[in-house]
Amino acid sequence: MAKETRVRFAPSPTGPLHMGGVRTALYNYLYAKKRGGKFILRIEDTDSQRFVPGAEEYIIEALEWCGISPNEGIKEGKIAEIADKENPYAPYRQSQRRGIYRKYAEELVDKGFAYYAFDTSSALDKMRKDAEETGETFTYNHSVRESLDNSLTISKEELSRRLDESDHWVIRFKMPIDKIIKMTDLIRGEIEVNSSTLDDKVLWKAADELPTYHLANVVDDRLMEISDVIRGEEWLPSLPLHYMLYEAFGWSDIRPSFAHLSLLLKPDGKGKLSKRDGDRLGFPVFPLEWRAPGGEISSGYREEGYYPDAFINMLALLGWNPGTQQEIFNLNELTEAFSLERVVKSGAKFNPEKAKWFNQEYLRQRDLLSLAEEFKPFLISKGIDKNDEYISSAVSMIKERASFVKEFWSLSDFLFTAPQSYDTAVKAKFWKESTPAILKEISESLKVMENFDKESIEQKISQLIKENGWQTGSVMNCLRLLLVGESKGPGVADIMSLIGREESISRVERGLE
RNA sequence: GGUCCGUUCGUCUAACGGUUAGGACUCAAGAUUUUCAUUCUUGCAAUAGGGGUUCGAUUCCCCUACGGACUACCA
Repeated sequence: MAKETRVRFAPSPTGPLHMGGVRTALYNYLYAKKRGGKFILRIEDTDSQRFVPGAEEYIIEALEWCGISPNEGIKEGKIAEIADKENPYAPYRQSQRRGIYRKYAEELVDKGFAYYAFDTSSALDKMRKDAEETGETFTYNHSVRESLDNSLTISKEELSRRLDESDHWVIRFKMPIDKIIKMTDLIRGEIEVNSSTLDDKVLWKAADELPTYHLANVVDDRLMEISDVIRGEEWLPSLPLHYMLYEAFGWSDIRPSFAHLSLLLKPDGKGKLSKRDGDRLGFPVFPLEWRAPGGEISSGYREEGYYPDAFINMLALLGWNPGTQQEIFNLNELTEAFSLERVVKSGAKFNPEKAKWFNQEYLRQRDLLSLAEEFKPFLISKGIDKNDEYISSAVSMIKERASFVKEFWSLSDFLFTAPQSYDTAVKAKFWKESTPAILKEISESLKVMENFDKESIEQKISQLIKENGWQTGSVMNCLRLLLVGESKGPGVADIMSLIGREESISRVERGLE
């Protein structure tokens, strides 16, 4: 029987989740759902220095807004801390699992795959600096480990004495020499690395009694029975180390599969998309607005007016494609269509224009009543009180023109309030000496019309134009000018029928003055 | 510097050795429209370079160039 698919998203709570992280979470989610498996959230907070308050809550809220909440790791909106049926591997926060890692690190020492090291960080820094000055690079590996301050160079007695007397020591992995490590990546295929090029990574720190990423990650993936690891490309260089760790623990045959996702790149210039790019280039890089403890605010897709479905759809297509021409997918359709085989190997430059286009597509799919409901808060803030039917009609006239609901007001203000000023360019182009008399006549005719619906108005005006031999362009544009104030908007008859006879006539008469 | 990954229109991408190299976004032009927008039609625009392998390479191999990631007691 095939093993259950269990994937995890394992962010570090060092700040808000950015859109690259959301994409990684999304691919994990889709992969798990497609295979009827579990999508797990684990918080990797083994760096006690970089913890940012609020980041964890932000991550949970962001995933929820996107509609890709994990089905394991969360209890009542918070990280699960106590094991139960839904969350059998709790706690899901690594700082609360600290007790379990030390014995794994020591197991590796016992088996000869790791060793204790006492070098101080200042001593290591100095060696790095010295090497740099001579144009070399200092690497803590097989070439130097025998000459540094660690358990490979001291006696057993001295070792236990020093272990007891201070906590300024770490456990390092003893990377083997000249071993060809053969790895498989689900997206990139076979990869080979010679172990001699790798260094002796720290696995566990006595100072804070915490593991580093590598140890915690491998141990927890094993303990939580993760079947597939889907993570960012920045982890590809440490894949050989992780392979060696699985081997050292004797877990090679139950090692998860790995897939490394290419990075999201800046729209302009070079390099990966970073937190700064958003506000520099005028688009959000975060799903939700983020208020840093320091007070700095970064914009979010939610607050900018994006629909979560549109955001997710856009993100899914950034580095993956279905192999068909289809571009619009809801979450279920994405789940159905997704496969790691169709994930693109190269990095994707993010394109804000296309993101807007996605939102426009989703906005168009929405029904009038929902859009009217979304528009209401904007109207209320302008002090406007209209019923749902009226707002829906207004929305029906302008929804094709907008990418966001927040654009509705500037697109439809004249449907709610009379113009305050008139565009002089339009006036210069169409306004003639005869215009006031003509508009007066139209206005008088409107007063005595039986029905004031769109068709009747259209008929009446074109009839007048025909009978009197007026110029259509001039008349219609001037009429529009008095109703709207400028050269924009839906058909003149549409506007008049919505705002009503009285308001239409009053705008024309007021404009004539 | 070293290790690893990558490279098709400006951008996102399709083409699992044989296509006039396709689609989408953007941009431009035209048509429709009383305006703006929508819509429709059309257009601009790409296989990084050089060697192989092959009857035939975007596709397979090698080199070069370029880009990226990593190179912490951070993740």
